[in-house]
Amino acid sequence: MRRLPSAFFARDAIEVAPELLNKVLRVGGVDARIVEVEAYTQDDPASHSFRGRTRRNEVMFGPPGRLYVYFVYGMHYCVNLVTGTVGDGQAVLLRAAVIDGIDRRRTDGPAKLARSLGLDLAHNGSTADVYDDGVGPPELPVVSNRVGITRAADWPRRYRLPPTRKE
DNA sequence: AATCTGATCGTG
DNA sequence: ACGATCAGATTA
Repeated sequence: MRRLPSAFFARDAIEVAPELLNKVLRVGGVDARIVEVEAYTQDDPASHSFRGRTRRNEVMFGPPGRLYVYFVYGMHYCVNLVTGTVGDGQAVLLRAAVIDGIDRRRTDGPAKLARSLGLDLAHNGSTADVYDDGVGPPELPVVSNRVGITRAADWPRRYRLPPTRKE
């Protein structure tokens, strides 16, 4: 299990996002294998950073490799990994993961995943522990448009593991 | 100051 | 299809 250096995250979110597939996020001793992500860059009208730096999104503009956690819909938290260089507001939203011993249906959405990992605003801005356990990202990730947003929903910035094929 | 909207989810 | 539930953004 090699811990990813911050240099891994110091690149464009669109470059980092597909490579995060099959990486392992460790929080509080729990390992979550990332299987679906979404890239948010500053030029994206749907990104929190689109209209510049605010109190809420300032972590997105900070150093890469940290957690950006935000509160939405009055009841949910979502978790991102900050990418790019300092001053560049971007991040990769974690949409789904696989955690040993936890039902898949509890980790197959951004808010559900955050809840399963026990992440909330107290973790916003903290350093992320992400590992490469040797599996590596898929050669051909499934890239598709986004769901649950109104602005620029058709931008192909959602990345998932391809469906597993049987022999 | 008032209103709108949302990177969601569970229920109906 | 909709309500929950609230903070940030937008408009005035």
